[in-house]
Amino acid sequence: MENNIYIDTGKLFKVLSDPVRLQIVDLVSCKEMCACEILEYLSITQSTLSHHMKVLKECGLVSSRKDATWMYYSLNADVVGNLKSQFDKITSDTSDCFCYTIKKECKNIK
Amino acid sequence: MENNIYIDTGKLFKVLSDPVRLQIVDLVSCKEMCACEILEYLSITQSTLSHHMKVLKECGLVSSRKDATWMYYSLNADVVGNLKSQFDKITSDTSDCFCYTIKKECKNIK
DNA sequence: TTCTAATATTGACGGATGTCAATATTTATG
DNA sequence: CATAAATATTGACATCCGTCAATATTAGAA
Repeated sequence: MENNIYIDTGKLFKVLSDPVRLQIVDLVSCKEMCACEILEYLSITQSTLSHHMKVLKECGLVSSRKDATWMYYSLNADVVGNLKSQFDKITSDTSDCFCYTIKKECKNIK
Repeated sequence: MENNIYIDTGKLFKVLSDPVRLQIVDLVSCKEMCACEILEYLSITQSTLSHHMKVLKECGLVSSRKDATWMYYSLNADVVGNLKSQFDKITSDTSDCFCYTIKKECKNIK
């Protein structure tokens, strides 16, 4: 079953549903940033930031690079771009809309 | 404070983080659909669907129209479009990126 | 090696959320 | 009015998640 489209897209939206993580994405979208610099812009604990960065990394939205004791983070533009195009298809009202596939599959089952 | 950008966008992403709701959005993106028709494509209870439709309506992503005993749902393309443009700004690496505002505000505070 | 700064991990807590069964409400029909 | 179909609401349950304090790890500097 190709529900992966909704599951995969949903997972990324879940990650982006937290306002703090959205702000982090915003911060690292312009330039690479280390955790301690990101932390300056937020009102959270260091352990909480570390947790958010782990979540952002695990879903692929953010990459990390280690330099001495610093960990530098940057946004993965390709993953973001892919998410946008998936969402475009889901919300499309034309023939490239995913729903046509669902409806077809549903018809086959009945 | 203008964290509303992240809070508002986060709320919509939260709604879209559920795979079932993503599929519903997909279904109603092409044409208006009543709840009973939507239900045919899903593997959930009627009460669960009703709950999801309430969530989708409350955040503005979906509109409803009542006709006799049927409730017809459709996607609000403007809300979707606005969400996309907000996300574009958040993930932008150019000067229209929101993060510049945050950084400026942060500088002022220090 | 010892100290310090940066980051990660663990454990715990409270609140939010998706799901269902059961029931209520609405509206057309006989 | 009585019945049936479509939808909404309520209450309960289990799970997930963001947060913090405390601790551990890593790596350069003295």
